[in-house]
Amino acid sequence: MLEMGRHSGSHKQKLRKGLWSPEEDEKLLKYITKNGHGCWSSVPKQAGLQRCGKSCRLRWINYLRPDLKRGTFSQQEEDLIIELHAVLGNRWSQIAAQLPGRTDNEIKNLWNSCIKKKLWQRGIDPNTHKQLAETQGKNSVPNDLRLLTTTTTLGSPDPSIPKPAQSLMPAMDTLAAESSNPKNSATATMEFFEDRFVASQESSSSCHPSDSPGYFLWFTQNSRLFDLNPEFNCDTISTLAPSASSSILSTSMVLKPALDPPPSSAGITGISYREAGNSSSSSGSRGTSSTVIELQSSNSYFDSAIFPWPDLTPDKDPQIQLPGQPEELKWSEYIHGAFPVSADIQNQSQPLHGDIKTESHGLNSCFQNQQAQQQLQASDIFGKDFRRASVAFEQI
DNA sequence: AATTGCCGCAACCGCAGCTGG
DNA sequence: ACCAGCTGCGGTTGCGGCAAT
Repeated sequence: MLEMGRHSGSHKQKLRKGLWSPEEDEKLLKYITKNGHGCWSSVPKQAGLQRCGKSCRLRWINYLRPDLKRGTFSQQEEDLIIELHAVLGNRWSQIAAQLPGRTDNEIKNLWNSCIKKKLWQRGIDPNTHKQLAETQGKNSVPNDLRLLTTTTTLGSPDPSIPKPAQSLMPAMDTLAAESSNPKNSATATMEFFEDRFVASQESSSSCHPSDSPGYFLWFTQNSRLFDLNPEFNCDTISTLAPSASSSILSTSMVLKPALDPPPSSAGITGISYREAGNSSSSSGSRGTSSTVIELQSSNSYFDSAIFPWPDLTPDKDPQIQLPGQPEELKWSEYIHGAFPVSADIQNQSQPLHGDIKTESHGLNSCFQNQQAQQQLQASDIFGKDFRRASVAFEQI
């Protein structure tokens, strides 16, 4: 392993390439654990590595980050990836933002190696998310709905495929159509919330996901925030957006005119919803202006601030990870012994760390004080995010 | 047992956006 | 306004493992 990998024999610039050795991993891990990464270009020098900063960054993000979840993808995760891909296309980073502990690279590989095949086997074009027959122009059923017809709410033709989480897509499809007329947007939004999300909670009178097995995945994922952060409880949510469940808050939907420029708010990932048939054109994924709906997803908040990343796999305990509970061991824990447990949410008022740059893609759960900082920043992001939603409600 | 082909994963490459000087 | 450096993203590639022959 040590010297294998592409270009491992390269001596240009005296920089190593190819696979990382355990020694290199350890150096990088130790350095970042102690110092944070700061400017990536200076990391290899300071960490004593003969790598470029880019390579170090990638290694950290894709492998060394303590919050990474290793192992195979659960069926729910796969289904979520498919659903998200139908909306987002090849924007792997945004898809990864919805899958705690997973990296964009990992998801991209999974898509290219497994999911594509599965979709083909189901008769679905993975690029368009249309039925193959439909791709040939025989049918006009909306793409996402058709995808979901085969994979989710409406039942799967393949009984071996478990019924996944309830999906946003049909509703988004409807909403997309309705929102093409700005005058309908507010109504559409509110109806969307009421029809889709409030209904999804009707199976339970409680806001706690664990009380409602029927809660769809995004809620169970993202609502952890509200369980863990006393600032954001169900009461707050219902006050701020009476007809929206917290799932909306985690991916608060804001209707915008079709030609609105993408949002530029730092820390808020804009998700543009387009016709699924267009969504897979990877080269056009940047700067697309055909946005009909934007999901103002507070991904960075959920990614960086709170989650202890309990495993999503159905065969494991789906319970929300509360502060103080032991976290699933990551491989890096084996190097350093026990890894610090997730941040103590109660300690948000503790002094903040210096100017260590936080990892935008995930949380460095080893830096508890950093986390506290992130939580505060995230609270702000959350607030901004919610304000945007509120403003949007008023404007439309 | 040896060879071949396929597959999945890890890592690299190039481009684009952002930011500060 | 321009430029350089940094970061992030998506596409692509190469290696190792494994199954099939």
